[in-house]
Amino acid sequence: MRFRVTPEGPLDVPATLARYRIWGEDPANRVSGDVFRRVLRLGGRLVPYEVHGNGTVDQPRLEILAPGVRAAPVTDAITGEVRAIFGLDFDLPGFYRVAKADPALSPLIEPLYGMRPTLAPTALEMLVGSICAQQVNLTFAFALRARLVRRYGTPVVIGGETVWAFPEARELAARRPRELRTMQFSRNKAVAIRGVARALAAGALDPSVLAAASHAEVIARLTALHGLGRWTADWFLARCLGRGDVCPAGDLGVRKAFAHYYGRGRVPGEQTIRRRARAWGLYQNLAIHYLLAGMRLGRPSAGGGT
DNA sequence: AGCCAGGCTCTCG
DNA sequence: CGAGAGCATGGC
Repeated sequence: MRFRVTPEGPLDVPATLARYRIWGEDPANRVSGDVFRRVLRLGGRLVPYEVHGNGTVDQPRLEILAPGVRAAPVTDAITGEVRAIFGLDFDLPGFYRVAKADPALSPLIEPLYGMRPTLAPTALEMLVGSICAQQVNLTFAFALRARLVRRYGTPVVIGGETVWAFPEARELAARRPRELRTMQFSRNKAVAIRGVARALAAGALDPSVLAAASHAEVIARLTALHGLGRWTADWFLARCLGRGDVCPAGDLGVRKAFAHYYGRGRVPGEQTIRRRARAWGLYQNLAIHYLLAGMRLGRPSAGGGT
């Protein structure tokens, strides 16, 4: 089956997908050229698909190829993932109007035009990724995550490439922390991953409940789990639920970005960052992503552009 | 060797 | 409550 998703507003596909390879490879979210490949889990079924970015940044089209798929529920589910992964629900034009008035954001609009934050399609994938990234450099975090995906996920071939379906909660819940330790996970990470997987598998943590909950409630429910703190919850709100008015002010990258763009080199406190971010209202999430991408613009392995 | 890396928990004041 | 020490892992 072949179908199409048409984004509203601009979309720069390579810039948007850059985060899947800046710090290493993601076996569950494969990018080669302007083709994106992934496997959807749907009721125990594995549905591989590929997304081709066509058209221009201003007139973008996403062509989706899903071999053997016919039923509408399946294509709907794929569309849902694609909308999340390509950040199609973000209001870019609205953000740019606000960004124009901001001294730091305004010069970033042109070089990053069409870049959208990618949202993690599932809570498990987001939280496991965050736990991997706690207090370690992102290259190492990616290596950890990739190792886990290859070991506990399910490989599927599509378009001549192998993509791994992200591991199921049940599978991760059954692993002994010791096993993850041999893959260079710290004990804390191993235990936290198992805890999240158990909570999701048992239904104690329900993604549909989180999706409907207030920010404060999401933060409360996530931080109630051992090994998940405010940082993890903030990024969950931003990069899984796609909430606009969220700022992970404790994040090291965010703090460095604020130091660079607004602090004249000095790192502002968390409260200062939150105060300033609040002025962006519903566009805080986008603003943060643009600042982070802006920090990478000058650098060699820069994401953002091409 | 020692410090850094997109934190978290626990403990005191 | 809030700041701060302690913790855990690998890379350079």
